[in-house]
Amino acid sequence: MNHSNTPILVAVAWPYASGSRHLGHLAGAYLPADVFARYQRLMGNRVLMVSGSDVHGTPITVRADAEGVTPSEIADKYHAEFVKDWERLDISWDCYTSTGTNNHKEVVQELFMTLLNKGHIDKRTSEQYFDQEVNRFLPDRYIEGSCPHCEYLEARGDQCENCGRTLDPQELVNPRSKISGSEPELRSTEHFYLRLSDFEDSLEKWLSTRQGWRKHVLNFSKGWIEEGLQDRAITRDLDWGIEIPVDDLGEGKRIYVWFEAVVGYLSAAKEWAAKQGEPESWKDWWENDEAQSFYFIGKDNIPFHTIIWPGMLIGNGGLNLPTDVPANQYVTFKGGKASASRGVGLTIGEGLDMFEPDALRYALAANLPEQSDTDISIEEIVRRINEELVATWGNLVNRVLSMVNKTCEGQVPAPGNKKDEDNKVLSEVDAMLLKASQQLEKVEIRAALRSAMDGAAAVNAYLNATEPWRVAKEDPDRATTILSTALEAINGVRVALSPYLPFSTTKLEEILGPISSWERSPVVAGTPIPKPTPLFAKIEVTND
RNA sequence: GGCGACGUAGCUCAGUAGGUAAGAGCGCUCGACUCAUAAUCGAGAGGUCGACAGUUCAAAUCUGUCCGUCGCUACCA
Repeated sequence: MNHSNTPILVAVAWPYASGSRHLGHLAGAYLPADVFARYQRLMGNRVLMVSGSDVHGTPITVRADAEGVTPSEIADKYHAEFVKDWERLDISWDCYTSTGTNNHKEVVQELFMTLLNKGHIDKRTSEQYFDQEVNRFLPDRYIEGSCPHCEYLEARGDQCENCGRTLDPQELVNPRSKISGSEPELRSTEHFYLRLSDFEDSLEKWLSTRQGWRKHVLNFSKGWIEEGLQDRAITRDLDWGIEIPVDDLGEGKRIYVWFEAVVGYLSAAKEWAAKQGEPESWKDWWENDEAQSFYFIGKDNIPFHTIIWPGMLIGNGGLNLPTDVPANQYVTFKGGKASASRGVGLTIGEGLDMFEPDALRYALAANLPEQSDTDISIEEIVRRINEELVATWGNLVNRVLSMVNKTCEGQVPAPGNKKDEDNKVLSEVDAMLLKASQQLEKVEIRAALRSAMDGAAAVNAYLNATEPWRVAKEDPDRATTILSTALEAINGVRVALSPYLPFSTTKLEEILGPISSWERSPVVAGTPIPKPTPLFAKIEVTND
């Protein structure tokens, strides 16, 4: 740590534009990534935070068919919704794009050609079910039929939900298309395959040298490799997706999402560089040995980021592999997995309609599923906001600014001579900043927030011990010193909270001055302190 | 079925390499204070660490079995 000016790539999972994203997605990837990126910027590092909407794939085409619109209309609709969500939350992207750009297509095709020319991609023929009514080959999970093992009538082509067994679609008895209901026929089709098995040894070696990765991420990835890596079809019989850059296979085939979406991290970096007018600058994050990359994803995405994408990078050569993949577990909503489509939990938009963005960010950051699944509810969010954010931090700022406004003629007082107790609280705040920094370096976002709040509690305790409101009556100079010290302490605490609370941070910066680095900056005597308004509103709980 | 993670106070969660009497926040009880958004500060109560068995001088932590939850299982991404 403390490497100032290090290029740090903050790569965030690409939200799938087939529906609204919910608070679980926000807590799983976007919020921790944003906190981490903001922290790294304050440490003086060169952060490039990228992501974009994933606009291809079968679920989008199926939804488009169902609604009688085109796939791009669905993708555009949700892409616009995501962009609005990010603005409302102030997620600090350097580049938020989509997989529908020309640039992305070119980068994907270039990578495809490199892997093809190096022999890591080859052609194979397989038998796939084809739905004649909708004129489309069917992904395994869009085929239903009776399970050959338990005779469950609605088994999917990839797995029977009743007995849990993994299936091949050909095993299903009386197969039918989930899209049209008709009986599909087997047709032979030729596709490109990524030879993942080529990378088994190098991936195993690479994973065995990873330090400080989360236990579930590392074990899960090693497990995949121990089972043996299977080559994987890159292309699909689709007309919605990125064109294959060679015509060997004929019409009607596209590169499929799992292969191209992860390439987005690279294409977004190139898009950003081009927009900066320095088209080669993306290399600082991808080819520089000093550069670090952190991939913020949910646990369902682990193999794509610890096996498949690194495999593709190794095959391509010359590009940096992930430094860390701090995948989060899931947020459950009152015990159930959050899912907007099933009506469990809140979408990001609904959460923002209900809570101020900083308050929502606080409540989720305090409950991030970093070690295990985490349970949340509206009551829990309200509790976090009212009993922690408002009571400990919001109230601290308010009480200090109020006292300074009243007893120091509305401006920051001169420091005066400090006593031991004054120096003690300041060193507590400095120690907190160091501790939070160490935690954030390890991507312990939630623990670092706890540290920051402990800092706020220490300042509250200092005020209760020194009682400036009483001292002001007998010894105004001493009261002034106490309040000046409290302001300095707050100046430290707000630094540690700033990655989590961008909106109230800006509000405080207007009074106390800007935050420009990860340290407690001095307060400037004479700065006007107006009568404060609360940083956060308490949520009124209505009992109906 | 296989693989992985998880099961710790009323609630939400920490417990890094087995070892001082098991931790935090919130809630609860008592007390202090009254500058502040009935906010703050201090003290306290509260847990046989999912069950059972084993290894060890010592187990929340290691091993095995079982129960429960979640995820993955390669064509959802």
